[in-house]
Parts: sequence; structure tokens; C-alpha cells
Amino acid sequence: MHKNLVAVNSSTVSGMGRLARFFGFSEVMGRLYGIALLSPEAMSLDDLARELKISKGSVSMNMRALERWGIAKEVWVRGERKKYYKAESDMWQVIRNVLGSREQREVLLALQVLGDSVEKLQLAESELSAEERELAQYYLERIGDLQSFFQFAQIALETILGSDESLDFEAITKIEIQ
Amino acid sequence: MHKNLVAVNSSTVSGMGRLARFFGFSEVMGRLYGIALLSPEAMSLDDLARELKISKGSVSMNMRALERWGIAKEVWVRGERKKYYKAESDMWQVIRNVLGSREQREVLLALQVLGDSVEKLQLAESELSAEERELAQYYLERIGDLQSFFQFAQIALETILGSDESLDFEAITKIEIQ
DNA sequence: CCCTGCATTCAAAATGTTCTGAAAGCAGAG
DNA sequence: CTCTGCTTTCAGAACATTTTGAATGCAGGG
Repeated sequence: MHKNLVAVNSSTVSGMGRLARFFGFSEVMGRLYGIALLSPEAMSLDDLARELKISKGSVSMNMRALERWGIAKEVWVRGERKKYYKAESDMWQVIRNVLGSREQREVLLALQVLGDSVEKLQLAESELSAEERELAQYYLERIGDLQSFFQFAQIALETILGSDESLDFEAITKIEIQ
Repeated sequence: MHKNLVAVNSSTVSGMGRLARFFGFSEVMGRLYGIALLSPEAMSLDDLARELKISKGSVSMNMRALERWGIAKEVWVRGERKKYYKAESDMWQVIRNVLGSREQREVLLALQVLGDSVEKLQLAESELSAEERELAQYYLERIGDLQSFFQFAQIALETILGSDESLDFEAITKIEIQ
């Protein structure tokens, strides 16, 4: 194959590996996604293992993970017993899947914990010494800042996830914070 | 100290550890930040090591990392030879430091690499067989999607980082994508 | 119902990361 | 200049994660 095609393929696969790490997935997951993304045909586990030169066991586990995240999909090829996968090529869908199920849970949990902390501090107030009361006040201020931040994150996530249409990335020119 | 104060402190410190992991830092960095954040007084390396029950060597390295990221600051205490640190408590500043120096670099690099790929594919076009040309076309479509996504990320980062005033998280109620 | 060819699992090995503590470095006081 | 008390460094230990490949599971064809 032409060297430029090979070069582009390889740098895209590395790039997807990097992106995966960045989002807290394993590098292999990203590379598998990259391989599948650049393949017009669905790929079998053996194909993927051969391309990346890793064991089939690893491919199996990682592709199932990608499938659970909605980042790759199984494809039935008639007359074949092998499993075939293709990459979800709609980036918007991928982002939605990741942000929606993981990041949002994380943010909501944080808000929950912070709320509990505020409550604990308020409940305790009457039982505190003067010195402790001052510290509690300090805690409340710091925690208030954290709450504001997570609330902002929550609004940002809702904005992105809430637009139930597939966002047309190409058309976006401006984001306004109000 | 009152058990609720202790509980709140401990869950905040854990939470900061979790948040740090989430952003790709080490858990210890996050916990150190948490400890410092909840301390009205600046803390020495020994104080921090004692609180977290980790070695002073580790505290030293991690605090320096936090300092490089602008997430903790050294404080000079007159008449003391020890180093004292306080947490940067302005969340907005912390976010800016992290997003601005790391994430933005990452996004710009990705856009650069993708641009190079497009160029390589275009340059090669005349040398390709019919079959290769079809594949190159496929690559261009996939890469175009990736470019749109990273451009969106770039705009989002610019929006957040561009507002050179300290964003007032509490006042934010709405984000618009246009 | 068995056989075949695949996918899946998982224990052990390989690899990568983080932590520790002893040694070295360094700055200020005297 | 030296002594002191702190910080920093870094090699090795401890720990965590990832990968492999052999064993097992499973489904569909015959």
C-alpha cells in the first residue's frame, strides 16, 4: 500500500490511543477503535489482533468494553461464525456515550457528597467550640466554591448532552456562557 | 475535634484525590491539595506528610508538581526555614491553569496531526491505484469528522479560557451553543 | 448429539507506576 | 566557613495494571 496511506493510518491509530488515555480508557481500546474507524469493512477479532500485534484475548476483552461504551458495534456477517466489529463513526454519539454515562455520574456524585458535607457541618454547629466553629465556617466557604464549580460542570454537561439532536460540529462557531 | 468536622475533612480529601485522578494527576496530588485547601494556615511538608501518612519525599515531589501547575503556592513564613504551602483556592484559576496549559496543547497538537494527514492524502492522490484512492477517500471522511470534533473542543476551550475575568461560577445559569 | 472453530476467561508473567527512606544538596545562622 | 535543619533526589521495593496464552465455554453445522 502507498506509504502515505500507511503513515496516515498509523498516526491516526496512535492518536486515538492517545485520546483514549486522555479520557481515562486504556491505550489499546483507543488503538482498536482507530483501526476499526479506518477500515471500510467490519473487522474480526483475528483481524484486529493481527493489525495491532496483540493477543486475541486482549482484543476480545477490549472490544467488549468498547461495545459496552457504545463506541464499537458488533456486525453480523451472514454465513460467518466469527464476530465482526465496526467503529461507531459518529463522534457526537461517542462523546454522548462517554460524557453521559461516566462524567455525569461523577459530577452528580460529587454534588451529592458536597451537599452531605454542608449538612453535616450545619448539624454539628451547636455542638462546636468557638475554635471549631471558626474552622467549620472556613470549611463551608471552601466547600461552597467546590459546589459552584461542580454546578458549572453540571450545566456544561447538560448543555452538551441535552441537545438531543446530533450536534453538527462543523456548524458550531460560538459558545456563550451567560 | 468534632467527628463531623473530621468526616467532612476526610471525604473532601478523598474527593479531591478522585478529582485529581479524573484529570490525569496522581491521587496523592489531589489529596495534598485537599488537605491544604481545608487548612486555614499554610502547611509545611512535615505537616502534610503527617496528615496523609506518606513519606516526606513523596510530599516534596508532589507539592512541587502542584506548584508547577499553579495549584498550590509557596508561602514564606518569616523566621522559619521550612517551606510552607497553601492551596490555590480560586477554582477558576486552577481550571484555567490545567485546561490552558495541558488540554489546549493536546487539542492543538491533534489538529496539527490531522491537518498533516489530510495533506499527505492529497499529495499522494495522483500516485494511487483506483482501490487505494477509494480508501484514501474513506480516510478523508473519517479524518474530517475528527477535525470537526477537535475544532469544537478548541472553541469550547477558548470560550472558557478566553474570558479573562475570573468567571463567577455562581452566576452562570446557561450555556449556549450556536 | 458430537465436532469444529471460534470467543471468552483467568492465572501467571510482564510491564508500568508510585512510594519510601537513605543519602546528598542547600541555605541561613552563627 | 561550618553546622544545622530542612528539602530534594533517586535507586530499589512495593504495588497496580495490562498482557498473554492455555484452558474452558459455547454455538451452529452436520
